[in-house]
Amino acid sequence: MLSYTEENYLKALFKISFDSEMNGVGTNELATTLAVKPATANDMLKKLKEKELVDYKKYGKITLTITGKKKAIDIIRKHRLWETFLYEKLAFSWDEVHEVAEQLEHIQSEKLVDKLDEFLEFPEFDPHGDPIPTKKGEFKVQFKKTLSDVAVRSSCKMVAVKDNSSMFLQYVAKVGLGINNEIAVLSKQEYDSIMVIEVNGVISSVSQKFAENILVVCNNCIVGQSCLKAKCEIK
Amino acid sequence: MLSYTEENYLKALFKISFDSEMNGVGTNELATTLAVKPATANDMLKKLKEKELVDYKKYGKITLTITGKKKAIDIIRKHRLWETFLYEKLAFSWDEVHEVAEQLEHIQSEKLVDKLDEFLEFPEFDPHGDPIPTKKGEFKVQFKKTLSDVAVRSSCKMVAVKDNSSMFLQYVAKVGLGINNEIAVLSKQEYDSIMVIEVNGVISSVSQKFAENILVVCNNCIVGQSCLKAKCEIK
DNA sequence: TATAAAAGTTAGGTATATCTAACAAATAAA
DNA sequence: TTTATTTGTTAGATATACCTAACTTTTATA
Repeated sequence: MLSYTEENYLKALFKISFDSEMNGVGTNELATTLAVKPATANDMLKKLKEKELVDYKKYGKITLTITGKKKAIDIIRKHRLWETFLYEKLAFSWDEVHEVAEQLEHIQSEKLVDKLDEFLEFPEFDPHGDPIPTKKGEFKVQFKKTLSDVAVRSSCKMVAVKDNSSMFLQYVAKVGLGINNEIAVLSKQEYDSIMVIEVNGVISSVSQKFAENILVVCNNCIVGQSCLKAKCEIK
Repeated sequence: MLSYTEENYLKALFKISFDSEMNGVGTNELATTLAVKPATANDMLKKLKEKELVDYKKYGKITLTITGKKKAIDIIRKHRLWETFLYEKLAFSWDEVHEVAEQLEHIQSEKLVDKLDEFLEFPEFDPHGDPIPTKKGEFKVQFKKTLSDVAVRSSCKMVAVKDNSSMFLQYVAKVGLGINNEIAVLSKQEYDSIMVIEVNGVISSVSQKFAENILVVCNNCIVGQSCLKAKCEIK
């Protein structure tokens, strides 16, 4: 049985090693992520090594073992399922779900997770557009990019905004754009990068600045147990 | 902010002082309830006294302060709402809900509790027939008794069983009885205490042994903030 | 009422997860 | 390539929540 704290370390390690381009994770980076001092993270690493959840030697880089990865994915699964529950069933707003899910993800009950998954009809993505691992630990990977990076004559789905100012959010609403909306990029002006997009049948022109603040996903690729077996191929 | 452990102490104190007939709660009793040693409970009591959540002097009886009672009721509210959620929405069985709710009750988010309450359509009783306090801390009190104690020509509602053996449970099902069913006691044989009861229009005869293993509730009385102000009148 | 039993307290110790301060190793820069 | 900076480690300290063992107070009983 893992403690609340140990779970958070595993989750943090998984996320950092997923994000940071494969250079391996260091003590300082881990400590910063968890808002603790490097000395604290170092202590915990020894413990996690003892439990065979991380591979790590003095002054070396930290990687999760297969067991460690499985545990981490399980926590992330719970986190994202709870976020979905809060958003879909309890009408929490998109930016409120994370904080509460941080607590709920530590509830220990396999049955609870599976029943929740079923209750939500096996969602594939959480309200932030992040993939929800299945019971087996498989999940789709979507690379978030900004709308400005989307190729002309391709489409994508909005999953988040970078700018949270009400001025921007009102503008977004005015264009008829919302979370999970499909966006088709019809054309792009080379001179000033103004884009013509279509959302729900409505065609609008948006500036580069606007497009840089809309986060979208385009392609899916399934990542399975392969991700657990060794280094994840998708990196 | 209270710790997980402090919350459990407050909850335990509230429950014991509610159950034990007003003689006041002692260190040993509290320790037993929480499965810790008296010395541990004693340490915690000092801390809770410091935080003005309990009234207590050396070798004296322990009572909750108004603040302490409010906190305790709030935790019980959360516990019972989660039990209801697990039972009603996630199809947990009646005897599985408690363990998971023990964890869920410590999630800190006022919004979550209120939204959950709303989602469940403001239930008054949990799956065990125990009353769910409202946001204000008010709740109905129902005294559980066994079916064998119910007066002839009165009715009651089944809330639990004492015997969990499958033999008994199958018998209960055969009589057409289930949680929350209304039971009308039509008559009772003085000689062997056999009861004639009606459930959902079906009339059956049940033995004393059977009736002693069915828990029911009969009367409601509303307990409000009065319970917080001083000693609870209903005792 | 004296004494035995039960109930409650204190002192000192452990494990977890955190910290600061001092030090060591690895890496980057001059 | 030497030095400075960053990164990582160790040692010793703190707070929480628990323990055991010894002691004290209260209560029940002979």
